[in-house]
Amino acid sequence: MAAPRVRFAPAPTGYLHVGSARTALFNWLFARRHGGQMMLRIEDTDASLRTQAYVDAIIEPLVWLGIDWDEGPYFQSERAEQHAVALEHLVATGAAYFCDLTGPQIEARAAEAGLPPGYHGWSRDRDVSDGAGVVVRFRCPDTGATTVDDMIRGRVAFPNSALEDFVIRRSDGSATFLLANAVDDHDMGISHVIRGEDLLDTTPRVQLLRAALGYGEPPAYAHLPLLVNEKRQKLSKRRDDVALGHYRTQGYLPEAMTNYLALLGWGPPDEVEIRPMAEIVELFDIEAVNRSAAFFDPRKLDHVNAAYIKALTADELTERVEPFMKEPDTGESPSGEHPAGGRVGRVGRVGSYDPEVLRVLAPEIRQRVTTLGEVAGWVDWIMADAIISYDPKAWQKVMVKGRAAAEVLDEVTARLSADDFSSAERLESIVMGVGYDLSARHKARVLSQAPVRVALSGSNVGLPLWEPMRLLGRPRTLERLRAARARL
RNA sequence: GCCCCCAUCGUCCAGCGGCCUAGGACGCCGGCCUUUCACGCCGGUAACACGGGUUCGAAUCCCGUUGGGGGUGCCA
Repeated sequence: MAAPRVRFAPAPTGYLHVGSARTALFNWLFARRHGGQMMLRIEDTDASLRTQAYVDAIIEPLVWLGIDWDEGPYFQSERAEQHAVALEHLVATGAAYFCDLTGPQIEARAAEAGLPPGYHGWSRDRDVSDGAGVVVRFRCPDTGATTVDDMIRGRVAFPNSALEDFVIRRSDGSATFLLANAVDDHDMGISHVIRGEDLLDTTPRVQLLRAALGYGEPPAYAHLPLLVNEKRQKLSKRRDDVALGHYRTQGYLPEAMTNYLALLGWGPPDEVEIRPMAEIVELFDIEAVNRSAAFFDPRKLDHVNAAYIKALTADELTERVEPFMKEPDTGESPSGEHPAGGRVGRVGRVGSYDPEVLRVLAPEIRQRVTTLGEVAGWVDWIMADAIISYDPKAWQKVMVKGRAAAEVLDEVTARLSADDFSSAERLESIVMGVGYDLSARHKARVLSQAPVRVALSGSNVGLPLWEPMRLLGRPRTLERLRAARARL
């Protein structure tokens, strides 16, 4: 196919929605797949939405996701002149007309006429002239049908009789979305319109407008299935966790997010789901996109994100996790929640951040976390100057109910005092040796690792102990062992 | 109310008339590994909404029913 020209045209609402991100991604995939161009157009017909902060709220997440564009951002608000020209033409040719009726007046007329509520072309022949409070409405055909050819849904026919004479210019003179859309897509040479299915019903109206404007063949359309919540309703800001930024803050990787998003409504023919975007671009086929709505499943996103984290090298993990280690406490519960609870999370609050600890422990950490935000909870105790707190449940289970905890701590402390802590393997054999020796003495299994772990980290679950112990060093290790012993 | 879309495991995706006693992934369950937690590996659970057609043959095509969703604004 000839190089397509597509556009991502979000309304500035203060943040980027995961559904919008998916739309942007599919436009991008289509453009990249076919060697076309992608434009970014901010649909800010409503002047109140036209602030730098709102624009940044769209651009920043796109950049984060790695979705780039070839032209723009354009602003619908800067195209008022072109919209006015189109408006003039439509009125001059009789395709549109002025209307001065208010909402209540329209309702009253419908009620009076015994018709269902709605605009029934009341001002078509009233010969209203332009002025304050006057809008322009498009005269829709009363008969026939308008058909939309959709790459995903095939041909869809809309009876014109179901169309109201819709407003194309507000009383303040600005063009509405329908008109601006028709004009801008035409002027920008858009060849393919890829957007959410919620916009399918607007398409016949835009096509009617295009025809009245003499624009010729409409672009090809592809209406993507909606992203829905667990109740299968369109994702909404109020009910659902849809702000892309929220996922970013928790430590989801952009490449994991785009990979997951690409899987909603589409799947690679070979069924390999987790793969580099370059491969997805190669395999992507807009006509193979599903027709039915897809549930945005946070658990599957977790799986994909975890898979990407596992694939990170030690250096990569260390680098990428850094912002999540030192971020100040927001007052919310720490995103670095430790699985066993009782953990603090952000290292910045308990000690000093040490990238070397991360680099060494990365292979063990990356197989245990779902998000980057969780990393701190696994290593904070190693970077802490003093032990933070003991998880009460862990203490009870290991130190109180566990067999011979006091003896273990005493014996381990004694044997470790002479060690120089240079070898994780030796630390392991010393601690484990205590367990075996005490097991023989008690003629029952004595676990030595658990009490040591609780004494050092405050928790009974965590990374394999030996390397962290080495990193913790002798003074802090012995100090914590004695502190725990004293607490028994 | 009217218009439009949709309908395969709980979820996402595969299937585009015979290869389907329906495949992969997430989740869940069980096992192996293991002196923590995980990872990994092995196994299991689970679906073609319903009713009519068309056809030698239908998850796949057609019609209807039901169900779900979207739209119906001087929002986009």
